Amino acid sequence: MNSLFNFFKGYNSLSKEAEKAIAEISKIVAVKKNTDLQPIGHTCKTIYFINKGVARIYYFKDGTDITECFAFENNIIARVESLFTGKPSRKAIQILEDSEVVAINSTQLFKLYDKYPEIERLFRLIFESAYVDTVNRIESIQFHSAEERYNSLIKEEPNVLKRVPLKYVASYLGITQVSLSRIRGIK
Amino acid sequence: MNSLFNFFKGYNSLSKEAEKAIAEISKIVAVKKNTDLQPIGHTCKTIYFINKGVARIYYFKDGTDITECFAFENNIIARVESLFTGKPSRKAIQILEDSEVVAINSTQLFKLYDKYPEIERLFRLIFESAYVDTVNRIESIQFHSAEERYNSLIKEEPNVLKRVPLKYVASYLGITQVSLSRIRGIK
DNA sequence: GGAAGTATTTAACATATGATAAATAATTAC
DNA sequence: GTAATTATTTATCATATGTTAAATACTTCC
Repeated sequence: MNSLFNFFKGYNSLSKEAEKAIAEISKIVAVKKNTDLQPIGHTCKTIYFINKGVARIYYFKDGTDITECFAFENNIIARVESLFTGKPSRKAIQILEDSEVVAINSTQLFKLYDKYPEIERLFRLIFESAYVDTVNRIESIQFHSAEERYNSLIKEEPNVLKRVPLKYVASYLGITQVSLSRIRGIK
Repeated sequence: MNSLFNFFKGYNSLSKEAEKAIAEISKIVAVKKNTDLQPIGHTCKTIYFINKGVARIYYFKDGTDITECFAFENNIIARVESLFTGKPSRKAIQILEDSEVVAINSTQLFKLYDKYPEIERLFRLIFESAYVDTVNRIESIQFHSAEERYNSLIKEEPNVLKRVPLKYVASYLGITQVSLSRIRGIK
């Protein structure tokens, strides 16, 4: 859990007591490549932290597999559109390499918010930051060409291409795999 | 301020004391059409609530004016990528009709979070909800055609077209004004 | 280590949206 | 109320990305 608590420190330092409370509702899980951590249709009740490995959120749009986002080591991944609404998610979380993740029970976490305002603040800050990333991503999708988006991805996350099949990268960039292949061919 | 406190009730009911604390750091402002509430380059230190009127967030991308979002009556508008990072915003908030807004000083608001966890929770819930909207908007931009996006906009926000110049709607939809005009012409 | 299954690339053609320019329509200001 | 400005539409042409299909390349598994 150490890397999880280190990750937290970047947002809000917790008291030992609060850390203990979070540890009690979390567990470390080893997950095999290509397994779904949480399936489509399931109401999200877990926030995951990636200790080792890669995960993605995906869903089906008209029968084709769409990747919403990736998460690598030392990052959190959750289907917020379900987590924050209590509605079943149309999305799934899939593990892309043999991985080790920390699973935090969100139902119990939200209960801790009453007793530990510092925990509520921590997750407020984490999700505010994720919200900002999402706002910035809209701009990237809407006003950059596929090629520009590909170039900034390899610049900002060069590991993605090494660790994730290109077909998943393509839908993350909002294009078909064929288009991605063409863009890569140009260089 | 009544409509503001009613808006809050949809997220987290506040004690009278907390309401009073928020009232003390807020003021009602009348704003004329086409004025910038906050200019580009300014670090966002105000959260606005629209009592009456319409506002938009916009920025310039390669010299062209891009609308990021609109806000109508009984909604909040803020440049979160500045509010939550403390960095100057590349975006501005503009009023599109003679309007009345409530301006909440965010520096003072964030200070209230320590004394009133209920206020911190309120804004956590407000922004979690806005975050979910943003995640859903990505899907809409990425995997629906311009025509589909236009149709769902007139379905979900029919007022937009009546109250907002089409050129602003076009960039909000991620297309040029000419394309929007063509799409409207088809029907 | 070869067969079967997956992933990636390449090619040819189709189409939605962009860019530019010009025509109308609506608004604003004196 | 007319002129000036601004917003919207229409038309033409250019281009990025989509679609389909087939060819390679790479993995996985018995």
